[in-house]
Amino acid sequence: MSITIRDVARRAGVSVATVSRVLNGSELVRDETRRRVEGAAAELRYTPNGAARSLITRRTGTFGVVLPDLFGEFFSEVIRGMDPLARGRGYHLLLSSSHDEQREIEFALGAMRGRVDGLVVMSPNVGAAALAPSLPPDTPVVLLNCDAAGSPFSALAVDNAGGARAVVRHLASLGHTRIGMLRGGDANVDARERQRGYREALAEAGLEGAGGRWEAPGGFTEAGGHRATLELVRRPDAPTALFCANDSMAVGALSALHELGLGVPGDVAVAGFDDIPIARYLSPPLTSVHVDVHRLGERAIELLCQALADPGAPPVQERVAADLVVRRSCGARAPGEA
Amino acid sequence: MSITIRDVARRAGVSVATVSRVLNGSELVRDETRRRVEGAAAELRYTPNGAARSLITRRTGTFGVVLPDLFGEFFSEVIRGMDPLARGRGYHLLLSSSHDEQREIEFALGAMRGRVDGLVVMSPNVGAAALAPSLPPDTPVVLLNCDAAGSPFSALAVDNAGGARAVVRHLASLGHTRIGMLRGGDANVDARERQRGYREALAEAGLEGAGGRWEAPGGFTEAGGHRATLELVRRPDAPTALFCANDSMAVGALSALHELGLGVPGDVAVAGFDDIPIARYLSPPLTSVHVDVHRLGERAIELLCQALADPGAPPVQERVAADLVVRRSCGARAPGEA
DNA sequence: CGTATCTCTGGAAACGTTTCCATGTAAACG
DNA sequence: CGTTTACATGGAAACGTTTCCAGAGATACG
Repeated sequence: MSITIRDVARRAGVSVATVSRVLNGSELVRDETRRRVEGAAAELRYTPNGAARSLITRRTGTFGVVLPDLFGEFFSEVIRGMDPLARGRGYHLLLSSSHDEQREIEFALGAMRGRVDGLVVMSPNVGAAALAPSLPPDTPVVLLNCDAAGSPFSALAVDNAGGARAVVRHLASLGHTRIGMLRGGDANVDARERQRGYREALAEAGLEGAGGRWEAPGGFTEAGGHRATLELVRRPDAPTALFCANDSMAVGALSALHELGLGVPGDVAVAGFDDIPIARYLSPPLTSVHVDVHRLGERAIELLCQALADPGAPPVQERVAADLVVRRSCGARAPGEA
Repeated sequence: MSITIRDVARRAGVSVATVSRVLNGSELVRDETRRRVEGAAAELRYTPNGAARSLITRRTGTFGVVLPDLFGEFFSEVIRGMDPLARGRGYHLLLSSSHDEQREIEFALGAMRGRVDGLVVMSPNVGAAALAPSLPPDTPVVLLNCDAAGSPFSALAVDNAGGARAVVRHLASLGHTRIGMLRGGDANVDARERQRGYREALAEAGLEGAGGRWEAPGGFTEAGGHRATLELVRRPDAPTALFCANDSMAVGALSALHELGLGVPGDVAVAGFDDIPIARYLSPPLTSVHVDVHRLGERAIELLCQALADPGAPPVQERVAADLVVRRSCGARAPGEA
């Protein structure tokens, strides 16, 4: 049926051991023999059988990637960060997406057991403690945007609280005293951290609202942001600035304010989070927090490779920066503008 | 080291053959034996070795997915369509992204050889004819948004030309006679097809421009759309309507028109393509063409499974619908509006 | 009771590699 | 020239499954 190493060996007039050595770049092969084997392999269009190879080497050449249902560009960006790096180091990516609940993640992890050399799991809704029993004990794992406090796993997280604080400080510095927030879902650790940063910055600036007075849930979607904005802005004590926990909700907010005839930033200042590509093209261009999601993905693969190279190394827990990008939607002059 | 089927067999007091039968749900096992084996497997936390299994069954349980550098939500949507369906049928997704050039695709395909039971390849830039030599002969393949004319492969494509025609007809019906287009890149088959539909509809309506008079390249990006819009609108014979070959460019166009103080749709009508989630929240809400990308992904997996079930079946070539969604950016009243 | 049939189980070959060990040859050395 | 050393190669075991084939009981039948 298919062509095996034995066919190549016969054709080249050598043993299978020699063919294997050539294929794996061993030094112990005479140049002339090497050429003969390479020629035979090419002529027969031989491809090594990965399963047989994995069976004996105990390496699969594959990293598992388990992701939640992601909004906007986040999904593609994180993969774009991981994929080239993994490929460069000889690894493929086995992907399983749309896992938000614990049961789904457990199932996905179970299905990947024994099929991967390492695991990247993004789990903003389910913490490391709950996940731990279903994580394989002998395989390196990197947790992404996951509540990993005190867990023995490597973890990478966006500095959500820091980014949120920067936004609120910026709004406060422009003179706003009633700063509202469009929250994400409670289960989501990104949402909780952004909320925490918001409240911390309010308290730090001595402003009201640290108790949640001007918060409204928007579920990270455009429609939710639209709804939450209407709710906040119609109140008698309406905030004069809105911090949206992601840009999708900010888009909904801009749309709602526009419908109400309220000017941005004249009547209400708006800021988002994530800095999606269109943020700079909205009217007005949206102040946001830029997150290097691409780097997040890259770093996850780097950590996995490190753990594989040195299995004894202790787990690494790192933050990825989240930087304020000032544009016109808050009323401050954007840098570089006349 | 790790636990094998032999350990389970010993523990349950049966042979490895019986354990294998239990694991694969064979009927030929006594209930009591089955329970004993299942118990032993659970106690030992046994996971079958996928490599050994693949080696003998000649199935990997994996579909390869090769994707180009995708814009916006397209990437995540197509995967969201494929992933649950594949998983439901017992398959994993092995992903390789960011392949636009022929060499990159060939490399990715080579690396997947022998590791997958089926292949989904999205290749808007490289046609099936050029791809054919590097596609494995014995593995089912589904081509996505690829120039597959006359090729022996199954292929799925968005009805780009049909969607573009619908947009132009709509603009013409509103009285526009100078309709411009923001094109994508020439190499991209989606871009070419949308351009074809645009020109066909112009000719059909007896309007000028079918020769390319009002076309400008925008590269499918916000920045490109911004630039191309400035270029077209500043001409003495500026068009009164702009068909943007995707929504990202439409966002750039709206931004450019806003900067110039031109009203949409009052001074210039704008329409996009793709109907990304934020399209309805732009100001004004953007007329676009909705493409069921999710369905595209689902259908690809369905075709792969069909081909696997009946290897003799002839290839299938299908179009996925692209439907006009009227919103306010063209001046027509959106359906459902007062 | 002997034979045929059916159900369940075990032994062992096979899948296609990698790698350890042994072997053969040629070169280097005294 | 005999011995050691280095290098290149081959033979064969091992990896953990699945599955074919055969055999052992048990049941049904005449």
